[in-house]
Amino acid sequence: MVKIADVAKEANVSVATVSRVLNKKGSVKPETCERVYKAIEKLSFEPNMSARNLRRNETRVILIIAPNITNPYYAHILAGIGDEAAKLGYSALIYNTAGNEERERSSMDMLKRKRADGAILLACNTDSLWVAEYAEKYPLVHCSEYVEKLDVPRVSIDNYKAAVDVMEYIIGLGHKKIATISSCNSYISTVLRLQGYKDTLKKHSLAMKKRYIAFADAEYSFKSGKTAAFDLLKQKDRPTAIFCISDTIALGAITAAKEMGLRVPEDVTITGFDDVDYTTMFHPYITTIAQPCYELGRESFKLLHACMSNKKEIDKKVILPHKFIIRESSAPISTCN
Amino acid sequence: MVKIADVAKEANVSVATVSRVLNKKGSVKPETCERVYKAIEKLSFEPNMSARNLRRNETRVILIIAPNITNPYYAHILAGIGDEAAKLGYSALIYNTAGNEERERSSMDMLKRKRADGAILLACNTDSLWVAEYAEKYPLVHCSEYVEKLDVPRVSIDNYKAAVDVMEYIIGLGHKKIATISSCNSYISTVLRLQGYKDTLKKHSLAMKKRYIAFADAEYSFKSGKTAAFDLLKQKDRPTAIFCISDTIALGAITAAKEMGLRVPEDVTITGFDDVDYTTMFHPYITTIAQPCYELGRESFKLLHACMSNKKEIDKKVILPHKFIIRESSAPISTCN
DNA sequence: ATGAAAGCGCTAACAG
DNA sequence: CTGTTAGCGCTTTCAT
Repeated sequence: MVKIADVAKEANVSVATVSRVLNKKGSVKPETCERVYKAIEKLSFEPNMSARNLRRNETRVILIIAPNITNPYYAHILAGIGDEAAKLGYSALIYNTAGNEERERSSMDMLKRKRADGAILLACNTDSLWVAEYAEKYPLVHCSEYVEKLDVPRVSIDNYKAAVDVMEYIIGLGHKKIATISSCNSYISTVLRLQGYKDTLKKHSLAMKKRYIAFADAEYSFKSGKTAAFDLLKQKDRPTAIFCISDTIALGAITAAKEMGLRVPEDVTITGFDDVDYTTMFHPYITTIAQPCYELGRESFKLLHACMSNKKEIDKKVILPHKFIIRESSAPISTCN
Repeated sequence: MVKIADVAKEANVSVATVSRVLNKKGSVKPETCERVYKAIEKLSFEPNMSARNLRRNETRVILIIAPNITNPYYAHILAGIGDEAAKLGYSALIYNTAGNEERERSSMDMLKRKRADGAILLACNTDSLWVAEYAEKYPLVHCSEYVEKLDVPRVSIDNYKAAVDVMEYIIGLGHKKIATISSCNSYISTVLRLQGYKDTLKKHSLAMKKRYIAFADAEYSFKSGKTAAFDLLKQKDRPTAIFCISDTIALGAITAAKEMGLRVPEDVTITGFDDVDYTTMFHPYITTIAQPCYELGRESFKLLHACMSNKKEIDKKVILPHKFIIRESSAPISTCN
């Protein structure tokens, strides 16, 4: 292994000088600088990060705590984080925790061991209060989901507003019997979207019926969406519109409707949420809320970087704009209904 | 920051002893050991990885070089690598390179800087000979795609055999006019699958027609699959079956067929490859080759770990079994065709 | 079974 | 502008 001392010898300077040119800190005479570069080149020297990290007490590595990188929603966020991080010379250590607190904590412990400088948490439940004990010691940011009670920096969309947008649209279409398929997880987004559903109903003096509220599983699986939709639609007084809190659920709902002989959107309007890859792979293309996943990731890293650099005057609650996209799975209520 | 010296003082022993109990190496009297544990607990000591890495000259971190983690195929492999790595106490640094050689190389340079102990390359082109210069110095393994000319350890399925399996099946269904949609990338899997297509045709004395071979874009995009299928199917003497080298392409092809008023599989048989998430989200469910992505990832890590541990007596060319799944998008040729 | 001490490769304070 | 040197926190050899 070639080290700084070797380069120094080759260039006939001291290690301090080599370090200076390496880090472009302090002043070095151009010719000396040149000699050092030549030596580095000649010996193909590469600085040892472990040594540098130990000395500087920083790693230029961040942690990403994700429940499931296989989910395209998270995958896009990861891509955003990764690209932005790379720009500033950071690398990302990704941990797949399946939402398991044990694994989340042990991943976060890499912070204590100085394996990383900060962390981005992708999907904390609303009740993950344990995050606080890390937040007070290390730079942390929540992306997309967060713990409401904690004052941890975060970036997300306005889930409540987005849900209201969809509901106002559906109601504007003339629908009165509007159901929702929520999820049995306890993410803040789930809570907020359900609240948006309820509040908008109320605002328009539409009764909220328990039997119009169904729940898919925690992972928004296609299958559970299908099952939930089936339960909703088999009711005598079936809903004419279903507000689903994810695209996969909406996809499952559309499939259920079709299998029951119902046309989408003629017989039932179905909307999704997130706008992941497959919303336009099949007809009907799904009416949905598009989340700026990639941007969410980028902003998260920027925010984390600000925290790691101890910038004080920054906004710790970043809300990115969502986009409501009307496509084919929604339509005005038909007169036959 | 609490360090080993603090623990040593607290436990009334030397740093060497603390290190011994920390690493369970060398012998320490049970009672001393106990005292040390108590001290560690009391001070909530956590070893500094940078220091350890520097001293041990290893990081327990591996690099994953992926073109696009947003692609579910890669995402599943990543999950497999990550889980297996975690089991052995390794973390994964993931780099998204978009297939850009420059970025691939600069990511790999983390090996030189001792930021990681080895790397898994997910999608090298057949002509990425530059990999050789890293392979001779660092533990490396190719996963799923590889550079044929290089003797780098690798794990993948038998793409040639898989393609032959599909083709034999299609031919067995009575089809004579069989097209393929390949890709314009230069992955070994693409080459092998096309070869399997051609060879099987020949074996059955079926003419290989240039106009029956179409190409989707390098990323197997849905859109390019659709376009390619359209070109294939608009021919007067249109094919009655299309062997697509990816599921997204097959999805695009099915959409194209439908838009042209062709039924799948009644009018045209379409097969996919990989069996990613959305093969069974819509009808017709896609007949495809299932790749054991997650296992591919796990095996890759195991192989890499063997390399990093300098195990000599290991198989450096791991082939995992694929599975041929017959679903709804394929059927015997109809008599009308 | 335990301790003293050397040193991994780098940075940065200090001196010149 | 450049060099000397003291560590960063840990592991490990060599004594005892």
